Amino acid sequence: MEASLTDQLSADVQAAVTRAFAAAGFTGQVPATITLERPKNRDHGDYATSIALQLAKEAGKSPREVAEVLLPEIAKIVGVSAVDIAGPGFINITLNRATQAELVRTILTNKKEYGRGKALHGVAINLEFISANPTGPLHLGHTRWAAVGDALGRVLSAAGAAVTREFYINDRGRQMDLFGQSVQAAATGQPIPEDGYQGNYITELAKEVLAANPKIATAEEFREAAYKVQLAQQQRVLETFHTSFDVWFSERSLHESGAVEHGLEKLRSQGHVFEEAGAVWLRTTDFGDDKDRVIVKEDGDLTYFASDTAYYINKRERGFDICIYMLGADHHGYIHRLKATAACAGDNPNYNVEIMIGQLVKIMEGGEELKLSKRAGTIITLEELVEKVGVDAARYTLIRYPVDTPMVMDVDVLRRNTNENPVYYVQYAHARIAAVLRSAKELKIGAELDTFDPTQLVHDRENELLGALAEYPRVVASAAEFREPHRVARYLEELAGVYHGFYADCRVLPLGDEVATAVHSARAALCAATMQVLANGLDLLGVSAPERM
RNA sequence: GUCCCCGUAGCUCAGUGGAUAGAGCAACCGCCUCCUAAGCGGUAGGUCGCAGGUUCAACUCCCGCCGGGGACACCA
Repeated sequence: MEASLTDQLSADVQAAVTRAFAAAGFTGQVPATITLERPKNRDHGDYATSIALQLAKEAGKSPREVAEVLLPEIAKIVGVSAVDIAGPGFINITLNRATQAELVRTILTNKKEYGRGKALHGVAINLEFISANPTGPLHLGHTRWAAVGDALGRVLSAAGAAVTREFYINDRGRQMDLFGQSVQAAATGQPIPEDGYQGNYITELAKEVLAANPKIATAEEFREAAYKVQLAQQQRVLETFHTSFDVWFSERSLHESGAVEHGLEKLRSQGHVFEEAGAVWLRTTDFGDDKDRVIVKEDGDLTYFASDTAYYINKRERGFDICIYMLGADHHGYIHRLKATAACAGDNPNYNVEIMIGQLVKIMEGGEELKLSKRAGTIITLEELVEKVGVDAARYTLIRYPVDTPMVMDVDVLRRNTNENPVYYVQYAHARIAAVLRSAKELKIGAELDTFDPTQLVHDRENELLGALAEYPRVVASAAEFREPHRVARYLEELAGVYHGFYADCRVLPLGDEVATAVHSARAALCAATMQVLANGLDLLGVSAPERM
């Protein structure tokens, strides 16, 4: 994609500032890139920069003096219509309106590509999320990761990364045996073991397993049969939630393939493995962990940590530059451990490993918080949430908050199809534009580039809308950079709001007997561009963009 | 005890070191004879938990408190 208007302007301003600064003989270094802000207040121009304030100290001048020197050069930039100095020394830049309106051309030409960038081009990212035990249905916490992880995968791809989405199946260890015993007990009418799995789904699983294998007998057989059923159920539910994975990675396969021994060898070769009290340890304290970790227990069994280290090394050997782990709040102790593991393996823990910790989701219904407990069987599953509010509302609501804040979902609100739920606000804007463009087509009013005249777009609302559309590529880039897909959702809400304002003040289609003119076509094209950006953004969230509502 | 996250409007929450801290809901007042009112406009609502520090500039970065949530294993 061609450089966005903002990027181009930023580069032009940088060149202008460098020229003016050198010509004035000031001391100091002009930064290689100058960030332009979008002022919240429209009176402050289309773009603003604080470069004069930054350069003032070293130059030994007041910020306003510096700004005075820079101003004439910035004013020469093609497309700039006015430059002002404001406040302590901000430089406010106003663009020629037709120049900004050219953005419509960019969007309608690039279509789905508009907003995609190359910031992460050539970076191979392994994005691991959910990674639930195959011992039960996916619950609310998993659902948050399903939505956010999937959206993050899309956002990272949009920034040019080669993303592999991966689900780690914890199909080994004691919890699997307990699971098998629990299902067996339910099938044979015995009491569920003390630490076993309780919910109603165990009874259902038992029935299903028995129906398919009437001769089933041992706990191992129950475990394996129930595992298959439960995993398939998780996969099916995630499919309905529009969350996809490239790799379903079994913990068992790590052990069967010799990856665990291989990982241990690798760590040993790096010199951070030692033996003590009959166990094999990894000296993670060399790299900031608060205690060393056992890999092989005294009795010769491998710890869960052994799998973790082997899995990490396996990921790196599969060619991933960055391994992102999306974990629940109860796993925050993993941060130091995993970072230290990477360091022990000779990697850069600040680049090769990223750990995102998601806080809890609370759920309200009927004005009360639903207390979730596996024991009591009152877990809310992904499936139930979707039944209650639908895929779009569930996904959107979970995505629009940063994951490091605990969030509360009010089922009653999400069930009402009103604009209390922001997803409808955004989708409505899309559907509304679709309706306008349908009418435009009937009236034979062009909404395409061949009938588009950028000089027609001079209304403040049009300008505001163009400004919002211009922001989209930067929003996608920052969402990818900071691993925060919620930025896309927040942006879409803002864009929808700006569009609704435009719609209220700027008539797109001719009124009554009015003759269609170039203004109508230009506005229709602006609508089409807005619709494209809304659709692109919703696609990044995995939320549908309806043509009718 | 150690570590992680959070304290922003009545509620739920946004807020790349920048100008007068925002949105939705809730409250109040307006706007449909013509493109989707699932919309738009307005009023009201704040010691950004407290106290220091860095900076031309701090809700934002650093330190210390206070308050809330969560986690510590040769469990998984």
